[in-house]
Amino acid sequence: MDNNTCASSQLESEEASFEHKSETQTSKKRKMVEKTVVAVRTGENVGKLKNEGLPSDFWSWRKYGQKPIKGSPYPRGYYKCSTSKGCSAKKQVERCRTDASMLIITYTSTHNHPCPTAITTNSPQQPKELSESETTQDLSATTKEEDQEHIELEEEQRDNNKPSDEVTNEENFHYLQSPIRCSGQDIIIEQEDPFKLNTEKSHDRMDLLLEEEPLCFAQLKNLSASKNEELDFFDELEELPMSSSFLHFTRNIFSDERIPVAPS
DNA sequence: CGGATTTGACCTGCGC
DNA sequence: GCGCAGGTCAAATCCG
Repeated sequence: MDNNTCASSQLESEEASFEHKSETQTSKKRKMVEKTVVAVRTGENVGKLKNEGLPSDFWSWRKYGQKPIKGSPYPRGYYKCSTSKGCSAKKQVERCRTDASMLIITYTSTHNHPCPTAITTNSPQQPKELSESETTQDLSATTKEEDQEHIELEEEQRDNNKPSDEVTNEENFHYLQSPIRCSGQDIIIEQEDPFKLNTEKSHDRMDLLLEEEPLCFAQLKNLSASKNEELDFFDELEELPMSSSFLHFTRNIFSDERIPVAPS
């Protein structure tokens, strides 16, 4: 659980976790595996991040595949944790079909090794161990450009239309501090979420997101009008997943946004 | 030269 | 049982 500790203490970055068959059509796909879905809103200048020179994550990921997803104009990238050889942690990164500025990161499996940051606390680039105040400052300074990042769990809760047999209720939502916290059958909640109080609010947000029709091609077109855009997108996929900005948005956004975790 | 990324092929699961 | 779509593998290629 070192990883968890690591993840929870320093990370908090990808807080959102919420197991569930994402995507409307996902239900038909593979069995449910422990998954943690994180929605990240990326600033328009996300590309700048690359120049930040910041680590994209506390973990290092190696891309091992990419596939176009039906119903989505954007492909999904598949990453494996390369921090440790035996680590089976994986993540999938794709752009939200309803909001091109949002990235949906799905974490699968857990890291079986300590968080690298714990070892490299000396690195100025990795503020994870910093105290909150320090972290905040650092982050604000570092991620100022893309401070627009937001967590928007938009996932499938669109079923607000659906009856209560699926999810819908706060009772079924759990907020995780780290996306890496899920375990196969039951989601392990490391800590109770302080945002729980905002649940209703969250629903509001969800509603908003859900209201958006799955296919806002008008927007998508604008965003992906050119191939350059696509290229940018891929770049983002590699960089965005979680930079310190993640921490930043986590802290800032968390106050009103949280990722619900629904037991599968 | 070594490691990471890209990309097509193959495998597997699920719905019909 | 078949077809479709997601997920993974591995060879080729690129980059530092």
